[in-house]
Amino acid sequence: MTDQNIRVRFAPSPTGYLHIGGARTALYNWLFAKQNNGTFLLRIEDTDVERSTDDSVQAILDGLRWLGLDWDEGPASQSENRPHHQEAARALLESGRAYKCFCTQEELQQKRLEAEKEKKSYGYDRTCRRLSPEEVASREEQGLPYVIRFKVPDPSLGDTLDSDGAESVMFEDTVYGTVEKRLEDIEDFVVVRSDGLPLYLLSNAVDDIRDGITHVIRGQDGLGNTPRQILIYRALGEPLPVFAHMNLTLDPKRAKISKRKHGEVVTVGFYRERGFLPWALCNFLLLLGWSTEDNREIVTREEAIREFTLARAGRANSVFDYRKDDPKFFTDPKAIAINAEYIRTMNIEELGELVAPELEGAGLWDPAYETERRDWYLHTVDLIRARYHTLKDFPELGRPYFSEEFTIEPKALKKNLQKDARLKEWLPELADRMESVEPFTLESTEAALREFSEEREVKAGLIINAVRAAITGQLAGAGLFDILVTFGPTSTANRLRKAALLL
RNA sequence: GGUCCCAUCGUCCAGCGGCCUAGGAUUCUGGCCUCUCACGCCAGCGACACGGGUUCGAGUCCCGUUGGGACCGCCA
Repeated sequence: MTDQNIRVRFAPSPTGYLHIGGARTALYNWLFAKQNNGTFLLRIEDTDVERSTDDSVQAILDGLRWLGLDWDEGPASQSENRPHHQEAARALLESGRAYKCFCTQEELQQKRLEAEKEKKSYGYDRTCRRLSPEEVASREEQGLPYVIRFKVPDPSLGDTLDSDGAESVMFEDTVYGTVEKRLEDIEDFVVVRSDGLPLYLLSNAVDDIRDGITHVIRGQDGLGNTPRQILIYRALGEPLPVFAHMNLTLDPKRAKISKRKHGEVVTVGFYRERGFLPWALCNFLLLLGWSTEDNREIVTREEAIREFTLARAGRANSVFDYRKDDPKFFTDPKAIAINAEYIRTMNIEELGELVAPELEGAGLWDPAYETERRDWYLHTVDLIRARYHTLKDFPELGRPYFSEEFTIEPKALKKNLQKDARLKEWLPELADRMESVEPFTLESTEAALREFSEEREVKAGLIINAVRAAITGQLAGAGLFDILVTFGPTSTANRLRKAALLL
């Protein structure tokens, strides 16, 4: 199964931040490379000078690194290969597979409008393809600008694609199956602009050839380009790579997603900032158009590498059901569910390492968590993780666990602390009682508290909920005695007394 | 407008002619557990776009309709 020669690439254009669609494309390529022990290369398609930015390149690299989608070669810049693209264009011209076209953009625009008016399809009418060598020479002498167009074989002129006389471009897409495009439906497309800059269709193919790409795995929007690129490969006498197009990810209104239209929520950076685990995001993205054979939802990195198959990729587009301004979900609920699942089930030490920088960022980190308080730290993270959805929940919702500086939530105050006026007296009394509990364990604290509530002739629940509110400031949380043991007698007593002051 | 792709619960997926009175995940609802919330467990709501064929039998194959999407640039 292992093929050392497999080479794939992710070739984003740096015109915006890395968005989840791009990340998914990168992920599929990466998985495929890893699975086959192949090479994953990163190529930045920066030939659109006007729209490409360095910030964007940086954001893409950062995003990929954060996701853990490491590349084996690159990042290379497409613009560096421009001489090769131009060389390829020259070769096409020389072999008669391309020609110079002197039609102006205005003329073409005019023809396009006319065709539109008559509700006819428009394709370049090949005016310049019929120019004699002398006519071409004379126009060049006049210094007229020209573009280079690819000469699409014209069956009506007796041109065929190959010796078989095929009148259409055919290829086998790994996910979409046999794709056929008639030559007559392909216009003589431009490969080099009048200012001498090669266009994407050409550059991309030439780069893939030079990079020795064996499998082109990209979004379905590339499917329409493929026949033309195949024509280029053939004209250049190069073997074809395997093409595999993956379904697109659409927004809830079923439109293509873009940073411009949807904002941060579609960028990878957003998920990093909101406390997603890199692999949890990948796991979510992975399932947007692919499934394991047994339809598992939680797929580890190793499992994904082992089980990934392009053949199981879906053909129908999928919807990224992100939410905005939703009180409960800040993105696709499923993405959050997967993230939460990892948080509550992953190895606690690994989680501890991911939570650490979050606490640090919030000024809640104690260096002792790495040394003598490490057990306490991991125990505490373990105690609270079941109800958290993102890493951000640890410094935010988890603040009372890591700091004496926290606020009592109004709801907790009202519902659990002000419920019974006698709590103002009881809390300090209970504080005294707790300080004398020795040893301070799950069982002993519970016994002490229950005894206390029996003496006061109230239900233990009343006291328990009040104590939780006093100690954590929150309505909901872990089991109370776990909390008590976590905080220890001193902090417990302090917090109880402090809360009583608010009553 | 032309060419092409796609079509199962709200969303993500399973299904590759009989195992489907359509399964899982997520969301939502109810219950159990219980000191609260969450977790966990149980239950419920919820879909084969429509119409024709083919077949003993169709979610699964074919055609059409409808709907959605992509591509059709001197953008990538």
